Amino acid sequence: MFLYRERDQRLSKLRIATFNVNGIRSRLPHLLQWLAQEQPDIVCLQELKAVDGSFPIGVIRDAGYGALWQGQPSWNGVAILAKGMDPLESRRGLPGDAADMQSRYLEAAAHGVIVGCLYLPNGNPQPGPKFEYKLAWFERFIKHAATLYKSGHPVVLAGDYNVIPTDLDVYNPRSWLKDALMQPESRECYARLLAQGWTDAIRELHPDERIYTFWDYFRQHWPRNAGLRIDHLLLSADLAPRLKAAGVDSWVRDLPKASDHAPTWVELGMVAGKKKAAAKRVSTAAKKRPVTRKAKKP
DNA sequence: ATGTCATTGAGGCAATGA
Repeated sequence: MFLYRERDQRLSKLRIATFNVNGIRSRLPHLLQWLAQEQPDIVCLQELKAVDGSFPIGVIRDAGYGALWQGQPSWNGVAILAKGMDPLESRRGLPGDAADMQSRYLEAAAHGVIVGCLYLPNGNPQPGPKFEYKLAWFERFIKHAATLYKSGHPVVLAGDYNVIPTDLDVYNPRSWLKDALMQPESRECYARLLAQGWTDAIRELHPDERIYTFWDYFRQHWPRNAGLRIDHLLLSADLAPRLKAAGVDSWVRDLPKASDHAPTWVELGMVAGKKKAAAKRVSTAAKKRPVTRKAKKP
């Protein structure tokens, strides 16, 4: 379907993004504008809110991307886009519950990595059956993530996790205390997932910075920058040393009729080891410094 | 409780989920 040279598959750097579009049909102009401007290599989309038949594959192909998608009427729906190639599907839906009909997980190989695209249940109102579903889904995801991590493959788990990991990830924790996104159970699940060894890319590179990926439509939260960090990209052990940059394309949230989420991304170098070399230089310098300090002490 | 937006089924608005 696509014409590309072999070298296009071996990119010197790889940009992987996740974007909850909140309706693929109503957000299509934004998606295309963002793809054209930022040129991500792999994209995970959530909240398509469309059946499979109305996924706009034609214009997405015209924009230079192959795609896989799993739609559903009205709600949910996930997709994976890959620049200049068709992603190779490795999984459709999470294992562990054959009766679960909600379209929330899709997994594929593209550009030398495996990408899991997820839309974790919101879980509100809490407590209640929706929160129970969220936690049950999370447990299934944790189990599957463990399998992926142990495989040793280069894996990115990208999506809308609907979890505020810590109080640094919310403009005002008190406003969200009763929300499913901030419950101790939700946070505990996320912490347990990270404890498998995954690297939360944004936090790895920006440990103390307030970074948001979502601003709801209420009470002028976007103009006031009253946001949450709930869209995450987790990197496997193989990929973590390649992490070069991570950020949020918040300009997309500022467009008229925007999604309540902004695209969130990581940039990976294709050769590991640079970071290690840098760390070595730092540790060598650090070894010298204490000697000087000690010498200055009385 | 409220705020806003996208979706649907039925219709020119109300219910639902987020």
